[in-house]
Amino acid sequence: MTEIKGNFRSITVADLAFPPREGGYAKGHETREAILAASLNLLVEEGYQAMSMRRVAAACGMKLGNLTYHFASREDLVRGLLDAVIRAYEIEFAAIVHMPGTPPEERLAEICGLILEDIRTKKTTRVFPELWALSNHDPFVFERVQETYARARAPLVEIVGEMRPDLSEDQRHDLALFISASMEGTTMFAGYEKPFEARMPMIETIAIKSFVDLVRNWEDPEPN
Amino acid sequence: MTEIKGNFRSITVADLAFPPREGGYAKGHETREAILAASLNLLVEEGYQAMSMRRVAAACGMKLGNLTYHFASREDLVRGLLDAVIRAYEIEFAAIVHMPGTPPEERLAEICGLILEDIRTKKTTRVFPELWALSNHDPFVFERVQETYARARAPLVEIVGEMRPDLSEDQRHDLALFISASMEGTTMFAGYEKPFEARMPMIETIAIKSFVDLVRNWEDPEPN
DNA sequence: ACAAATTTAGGACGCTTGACAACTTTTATC
DNA sequence: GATAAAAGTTGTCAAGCGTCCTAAATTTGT
Repeated sequence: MTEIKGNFRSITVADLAFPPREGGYAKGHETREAILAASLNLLVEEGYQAMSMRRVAAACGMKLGNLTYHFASREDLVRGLLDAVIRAYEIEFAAIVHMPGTPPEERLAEICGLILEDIRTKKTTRVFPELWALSNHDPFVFERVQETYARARAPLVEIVGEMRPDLSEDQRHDLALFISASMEGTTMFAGYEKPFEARMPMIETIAIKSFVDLVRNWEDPEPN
Repeated sequence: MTEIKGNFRSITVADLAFPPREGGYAKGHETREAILAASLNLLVEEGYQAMSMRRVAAACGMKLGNLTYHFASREDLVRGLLDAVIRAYEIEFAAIVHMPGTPPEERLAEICGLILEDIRTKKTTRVFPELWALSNHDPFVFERVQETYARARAPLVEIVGEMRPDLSEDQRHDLALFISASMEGTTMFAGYEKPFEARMPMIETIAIKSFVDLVRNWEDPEPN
């Protein structure tokens, strides 16, 4: 596994979403993240097939050999990319979790709103379907993606717990699981379904209200 | 566009989900659907890259030349596969729509329950991430996928309308859109996230209750 | 029995791929 | 300014790809 080292500046969502490209990157110490940005761009724009070593190298304005110098294999590149994307989102989520002492209901709404709006408007969203498809066949990608979602879910579980201390751990998890899955589907559709995109602001409102109400009122159904 | 013709038996979800394979398919008149089943299998199991003309032919126990006899190009194969998958799901959905005159709330719950459980338990679910990834780069796939979802959403819009005749057409659409997106995310997660799978029955209960409550109580927020 | 549809068995074309080896240039450090 | 490490260049390799082709054998419908 190629380690990201030295004074490598960790890639932000913005970097990944709108990579600089004009006239080739390269040079100096940021080559690595330039490669990752170019890879992501190719992956999102033209799919995994297009993310070949040669095309990535070309997109960076460098030679193939130099790319293999930084990433020995294509798999290495995928792993590096995954790490970068995950790191970017973790920064995103970390910023969301730590919010001043507003009531949990508001924070739930805030978090969901941020995730829905923030992620939707970033190009990086589109990387997830690709990652899902990849994860279907690559255990490494599978585990990393799963891990990412679990981590993204943690603050949700926490807030649900604050709102409903009467619920069991399992119940909180179930609610958070449903909410995150629901958000995932929503942002997913937003990127792919044209009619959805236009109505997104209202859908977001619906989603958030639905989530808050759900957590507020949830009771396990009586066994019949 | 290669037309599916003659006494070609339309592929069912079951066929696609559990294709026969022992000792190669071939023979007789069902070659075409055998090819499609093998293609789907490769697509789902190993990804789009693996769905090469040569591997599909090999998986069917036939020669490359014979495959190109039925599907002149790889694109033809993709289109044929897309048609088959969509047709299978339309049969599925059609069966769901036609239900006796129970109250709309029950029918909403019923439909959502069917979609969530029925589709989740089928292997074909896993084809959708692949299709999404493909649709990102192929306009043909994109339009077909979008069309399919729109069609699947229609009965939902209808039922929402029955439950809430006071809502505008737009409002009904928004609610149905959110519900279907939410379900998509849920079934999606179910296929990919291990912790999700085990808790799926409860998540389904949560989802359905959440959807019914949402439609029952939704009011547009006042403009502030 | 006959014609059409299907299948086999090959091969060939031009192209892209991931991987790698040998080489040169740049860069940092003493 | 020497020197070693890092970065970048160039060319090659076998393998796989989609597409196209021919010629013969087989199955199928009628």
